[in-house]
Amino acid sequence: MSENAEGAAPPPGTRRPGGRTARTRAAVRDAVLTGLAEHGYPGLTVEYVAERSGVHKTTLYRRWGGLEGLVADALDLAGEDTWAPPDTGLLDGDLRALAREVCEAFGDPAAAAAPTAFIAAAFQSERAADALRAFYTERFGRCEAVVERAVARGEAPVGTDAGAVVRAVSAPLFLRLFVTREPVDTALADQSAAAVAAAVRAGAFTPSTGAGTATATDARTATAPPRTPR
Amino acid sequence: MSENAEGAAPPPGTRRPGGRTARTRAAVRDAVLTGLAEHGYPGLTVEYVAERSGVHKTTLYRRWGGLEGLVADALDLAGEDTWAPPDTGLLDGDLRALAREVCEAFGDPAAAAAPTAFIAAAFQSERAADALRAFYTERFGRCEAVVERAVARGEAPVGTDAGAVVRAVSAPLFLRLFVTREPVDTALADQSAAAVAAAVRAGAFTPSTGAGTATATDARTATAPPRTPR
Amino acid sequence: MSENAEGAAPPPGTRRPGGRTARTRAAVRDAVLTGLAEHGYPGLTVEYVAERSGVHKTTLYRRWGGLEGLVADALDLAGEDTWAPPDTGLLDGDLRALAREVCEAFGDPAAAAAPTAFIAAAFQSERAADALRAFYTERFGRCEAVVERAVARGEAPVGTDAGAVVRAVSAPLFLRLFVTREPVDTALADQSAAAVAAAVRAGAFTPSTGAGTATATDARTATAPPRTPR
Amino acid sequence: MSENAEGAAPPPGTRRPGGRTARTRAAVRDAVLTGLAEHGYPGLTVEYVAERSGVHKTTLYRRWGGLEGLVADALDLAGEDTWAPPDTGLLDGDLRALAREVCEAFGDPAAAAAPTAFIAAAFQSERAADALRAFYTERFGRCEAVVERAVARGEAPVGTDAGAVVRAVSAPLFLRLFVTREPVDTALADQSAAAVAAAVRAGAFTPSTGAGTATATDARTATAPPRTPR
DNA sequence: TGTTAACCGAGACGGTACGTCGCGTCTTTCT
DNA sequence: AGAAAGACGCGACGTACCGTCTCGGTTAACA
Repeated sequence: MSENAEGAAPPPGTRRPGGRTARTRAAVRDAVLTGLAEHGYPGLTVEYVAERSGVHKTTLYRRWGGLEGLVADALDLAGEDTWAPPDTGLLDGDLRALAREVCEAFGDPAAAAAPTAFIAAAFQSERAADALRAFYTERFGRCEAVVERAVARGEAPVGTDAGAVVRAVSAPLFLRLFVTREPVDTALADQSAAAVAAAVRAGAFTPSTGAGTATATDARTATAPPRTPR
Repeated sequence: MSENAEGAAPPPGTRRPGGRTARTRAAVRDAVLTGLAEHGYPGLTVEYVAERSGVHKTTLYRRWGGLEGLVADALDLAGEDTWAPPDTGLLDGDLRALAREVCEAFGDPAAAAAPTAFIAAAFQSERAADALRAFYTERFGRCEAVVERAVARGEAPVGTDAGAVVRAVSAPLFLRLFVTREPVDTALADQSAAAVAAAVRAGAFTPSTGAGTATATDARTATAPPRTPR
Repeated sequence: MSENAEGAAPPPGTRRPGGRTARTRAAVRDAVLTGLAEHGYPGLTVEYVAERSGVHKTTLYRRWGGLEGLVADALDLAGEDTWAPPDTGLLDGDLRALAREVCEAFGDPAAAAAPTAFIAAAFQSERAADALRAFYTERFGRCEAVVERAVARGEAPVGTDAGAVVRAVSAPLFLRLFVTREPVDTALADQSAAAVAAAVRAGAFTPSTGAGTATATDARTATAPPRTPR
Repeated sequence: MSENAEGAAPPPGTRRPGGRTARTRAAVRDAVLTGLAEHGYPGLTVEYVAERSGVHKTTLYRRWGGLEGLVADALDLAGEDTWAPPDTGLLDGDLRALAREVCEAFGDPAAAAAPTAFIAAAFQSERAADALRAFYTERFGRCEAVVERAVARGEAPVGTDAGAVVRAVSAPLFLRLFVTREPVDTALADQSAAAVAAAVRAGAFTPSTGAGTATATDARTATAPPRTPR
């Protein structure tokens, strides 16, 4: 997407990716992360990164094209971890654990700084927005395992929209964190998880079923099938 | 000597809010809104507001203390409208209408610009964050009527956490709009509304009941009303 | 020149110069003097004078028309003292005393601040320049007594240009103080006084004599009177 | 890391004084001189220099540190000319020529503007004062040749304080120009020159002799030798 | 003695210039 | 040939002081 077509000038730093280039890259990413955590996105400057990483400002512009690229690159790095969703053996427990993780991650101001900065960055930079989308798509993708396991266990109807479920769990927390700016706590996380779990059981996340107009009865019925082998 | 009794710094434009002062104020608010819509928060400059409003930069700093104050003030203004939540006569319908409204408001780029800018602003300014919190608290407060009416109609259990419900409905949309940066559409809005409605009926938003650990069975029990028929 | 023709608005503070007006005036002059001494002319602001004197800024503009007028007024005040030139009984002694007085007045930084500020002010304000000219004309006028007494005593030729003499004595000191910015000391003062005294005796300050083209011989002749023994 | 070895702040534009840097420098100096002549020091703004020279304001601050440095630099430039004192073959003539030159230089308002501005600048800026001192020290240093030649010719006593003499000649003119703000003319210049010449011949500028208390007799004696020949 | 006009206090405002920060570009120099 | 190093143009920042204006309150001189 952001790749250059063949024939065009190849971005510097591409052709000789060994040795100094590689070290530079890591140093820069660290500096960006540190800066983001310390000052947030709006307080992050190219000059800071240059100083902190020991890489000259001019080089940063040549290779990353400015702050946007720097941040997008750092976000890519952030996505490369080995995090895995919880597995408590129960949908309720998994969702609750998921929600609590969000809660805790953003509860500690120090830990929240960098992620928050990324979200803020997406408001100002298309490239950061793209990177953020990629990051969360991948992250929520991992989470879907939780739902799939629940389906396998018969806790959730077949056809449940896993992506929607895992998003719905953390959504109220994100809403309060970044939109309404209200405090969040564990109780809230639990409430959200429970609500989503209930909705899942009611089949509200199963598109095929007329979920939109599902009545309580329908919901109850809807939950049955998976289990009701027969 | 020229200190005011309360000891706090007297914000200029407060003590003689008549005549020119008032006109100035309105012009400035309009300019902020326009600027926000045109360039977003990060692209909004005090100088732009000064030029656009015809009020001198110095005056803006004197009276609003900078961009933060300008934006916070504009947000206050934005909250002063007569919007009322939908009333379709059914919880499902109301929630769906609510969700769709969010969807539409942020679907049109032109209309979304200003609100988005406010949310972005909150990332960079404590004052904007406060103003945003106030705005949404009040706005969601109005929405709670929807839940209260549902309770009155017997569609929702007594004791339902109205605030949590209305937030849960729009949360997945906001999540995708501002965090995961995924597209939203009416189907999504409907799905969210349906899920929340289901959860409400399942009693997942009724704190008194041990909603947090509610099992499917508990949930069914808690949802008494629906069961009533027989 | 800057006077108002009859019929025009009479300058405020003119028609009712009693009571508060008078007190105000004194307070303002003091404040100007203090400010001048503390910050020099370029550091003197109308706002400082307003605060310091307790007279409102608007009033200062109304009555003095701004900094220029304020300073000019203060300078007028400074000229109203009872200083008198020294009288040692000898031209040499008087001139030396005069020179030393300049030296001492500007040697102490604290004492020199205000006078220096006035001289600086004259560079920026026509009114201050006028006031300064008036001040020094009057001041040097008093000094001329020194020369007149010398003439009366027969120490100086009749027709000696008293004004030129008293100016010549202090001129080298002022030159070093304000133009070449070199240090001055008593020895310098003495040298200047001695040189001028010698020139006076040589008749170089007696216009009628062709002083301008005086040769060494002429000078000797001119100096004759006092000595003329023979 | 980016510190320079000497420890002192490395003034920008110092280490790479080639190409653009040099051109910039000249343009700026011209602009300062022009501005000084047009508006005087108090009317000279950095922004004016920026506009006039085509060099950006920020750069001016970076390289010259503000108005002070700008003016000091321009003054340095002003000192780099090839002016030489007059040589009429007579002390009287040389001194008179010197005095008249001052008179003429400051008589024409257009020509006087820049020098006057420099003197005014010294009142507000230590750096300008230093530069002014350096300028005049050097300039009067050149003038001393006049006295030295006179000594060589036997017109002035050996040991005459050349610096004091040349300063004394122009001092009354500067006094009237910048302190008492009185008009100056050629007659005054001649008077001053004649007086100083007389004092020189009287030995009043010869420190070794008890110049301070020199009597007319002493003076005559002191002046004698040169003439003795016959 | 009551008016009434002159004057003053108070505060907001438009305006010029300040001096600084960070961006992104360019040139020069090194290796 | 790419990177380091540094100067620069540029736009915006937030501040200081200027000088003006409007409003309201006092006060001193006059009817």
